[in-house]
Amino acid sequence: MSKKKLSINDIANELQVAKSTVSFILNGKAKEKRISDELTARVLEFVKEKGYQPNQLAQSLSTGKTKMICLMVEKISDYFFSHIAFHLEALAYKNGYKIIYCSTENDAEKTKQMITLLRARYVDGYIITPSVGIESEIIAMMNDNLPVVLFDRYLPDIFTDYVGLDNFKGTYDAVTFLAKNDAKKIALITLNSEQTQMAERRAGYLAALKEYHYKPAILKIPFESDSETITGYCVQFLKENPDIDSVIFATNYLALSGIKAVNELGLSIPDQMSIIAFDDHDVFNIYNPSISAVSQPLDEMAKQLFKLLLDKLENKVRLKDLTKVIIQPELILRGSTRQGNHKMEADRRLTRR
Amino acid sequence: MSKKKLSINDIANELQVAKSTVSFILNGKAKEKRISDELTARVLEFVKEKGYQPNQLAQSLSTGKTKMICLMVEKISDYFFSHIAFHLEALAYKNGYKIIYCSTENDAEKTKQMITLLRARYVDGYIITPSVGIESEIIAMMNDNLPVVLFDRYLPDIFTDYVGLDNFKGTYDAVTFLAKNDAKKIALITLNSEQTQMAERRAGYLAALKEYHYKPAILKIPFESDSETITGYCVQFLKENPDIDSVIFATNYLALSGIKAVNELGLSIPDQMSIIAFDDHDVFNIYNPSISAVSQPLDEMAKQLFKLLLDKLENKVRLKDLTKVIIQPELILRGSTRQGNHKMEADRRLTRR
DNA sequence: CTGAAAGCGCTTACAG
DNA sequence: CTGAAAGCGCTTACAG
Repeated sequence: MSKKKLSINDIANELQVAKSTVSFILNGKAKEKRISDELTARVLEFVKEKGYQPNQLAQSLSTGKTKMICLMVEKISDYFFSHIAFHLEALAYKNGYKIIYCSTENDAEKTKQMITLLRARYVDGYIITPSVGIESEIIAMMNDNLPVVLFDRYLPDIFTDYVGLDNFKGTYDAVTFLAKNDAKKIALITLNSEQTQMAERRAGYLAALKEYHYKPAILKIPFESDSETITGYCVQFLKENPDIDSVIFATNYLALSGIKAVNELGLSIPDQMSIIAFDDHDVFNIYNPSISAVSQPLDEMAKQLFKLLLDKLENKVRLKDLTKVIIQPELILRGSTRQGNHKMEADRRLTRR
Repeated sequence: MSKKKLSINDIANELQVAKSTVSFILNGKAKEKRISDELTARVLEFVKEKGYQPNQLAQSLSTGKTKMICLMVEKISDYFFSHIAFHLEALAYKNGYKIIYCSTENDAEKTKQMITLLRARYVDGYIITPSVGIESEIIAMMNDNLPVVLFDRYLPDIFTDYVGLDNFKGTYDAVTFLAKNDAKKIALITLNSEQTQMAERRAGYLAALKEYHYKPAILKIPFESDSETITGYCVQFLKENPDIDSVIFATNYLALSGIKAVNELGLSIPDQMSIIAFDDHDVFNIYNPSISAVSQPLDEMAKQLFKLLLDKLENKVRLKDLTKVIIQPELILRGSTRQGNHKMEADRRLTRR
């Protein structure tokens, strides 16, 4: 029934040539090895006719390269990560790579185990949103000459390749925009997390407030709260601080739950409360009113991420040369923010590069 | 710097035993091969101490099993698929499998190419949301004794393993609920797609309408329309059919864009317009009012999907024995539907099994 | 109980 | 230009 797959040996036998010759031809080394054009053509035609596909396992075992990449994110089902996954996939396939994904769920132990498993598979390179506590594993990988690129957040104690957003600028611009448009009391609702991207967002918020001599109002919501709990915290916080007229949410899911709180309190957006969310989301466009957001350019991010990794994989860049790529956020203004005397345009973009 | 990885040969040499012995011990065949407990312990301890991990590539080449699964979906960034991916991942890792994902984008040619690439990697099994036109590739895989499970939609012309929702029942129940709660004119807004899941949703809608002697009102929106276009179509459709008092949207993204249309027309939900979306979404809970939905139990679906595949991979079920698993939808009632004289409870669930 | 050997399907010096 | 051979790191009959 299932006929045995063709191997390079079979081809060599059928064509009465050495299998090394076949191998050279298949790998485009015919010229280099000065194999006759006639023979090259004959082999290639035969291969094409039979639909022969070299066994990648054997190839990998002998070359040490698997042409596989591991994408290790916090959670593959998150909007941000699943979109990064989609963009990365296109780039990977175009370059002959496949992607294995896994979700760390911010669990250092789980992450370590996964790294061990993936290393046993000789994956060629890693793209990782690191959780705190895996520093030594990352160092070990780098010592073993494995290309590793961190993204979204980094590990402050070690120096690595990295691609991430200019988070500071994101909140800084958001605050500045709000303040210029008559906001008097701007709050930040964020997560109780010490990850670098969150720290940067907080720092940008504080720095911009300082310039306007505004006082900060920060709510830190416990990690992994569910939507209802978040809404509850927000309601309480906004009640206790009735002078707040603008809120920046540090993630898109916080914003979604937070808006519910604003609605429950009967505050109208944007008249009584301006809203800016960090990290854009499809639904923000559809919401009523639509939600302004600090957007992470997902495709650009994926592109830089893959380029950094590919340069290492193809030895275009030395493994020891480490690069940090900082992507500029985009403030996308929609209906949830007041805009002084400017006439509002749908989806007006302020880009600062 | 990077010390060479330990191989089974090194272990055999260091311990002065044959490598076959080491291999048997590592694979738990010590008893079976009647290897002394003392030696077994000595080898296991050494291995543990050195942190030896067998090279999976070599293992795969020799056993023919890679312990890798391919997850081929329409688009990995879609809410439904990225959540299925997350649930599948947990199951896969628990059973020693890794997952390679790819997005077909409903392009039969692209899908075929991907299948060829994955087959060259000797992936053990496939979970696929098929696009029309890949029938012969699926048949070829089955003929070559590769486990393949289709999901979400199937290919009517071929018989395969399959896991999917009872889509018919989903819309049937939705219509029935609406009709029982005073809806007089129930519309279906769906995609212009002949995929089986869409056809079933339409059929369930039509069948239930018939029982109430209601006339259908169906809007088919071109595939791949963007959010604004969808909203435009909906506005026009609702204007032309002012007697519509309830809408069932055939996907969650149609619902999100469609609700915008309802808002633009100034119709209040649920008083003037009841809404039920097919396929639940996080934001439905947060929307104001919250959106009722026909929910696909994502974890259950992933569980069945993986079980079906694993049974084949572990030869618990013969490859030729094909199974269809139909998952029951859940009608989750929220704020977007009127509920006659019943008192409304938050997130009240009607489950029918 | 244990070891020598063939085999999985490739790649790549090496020798002619 | 081409071929015989070793090697990648495992598994698994086979023989003792």
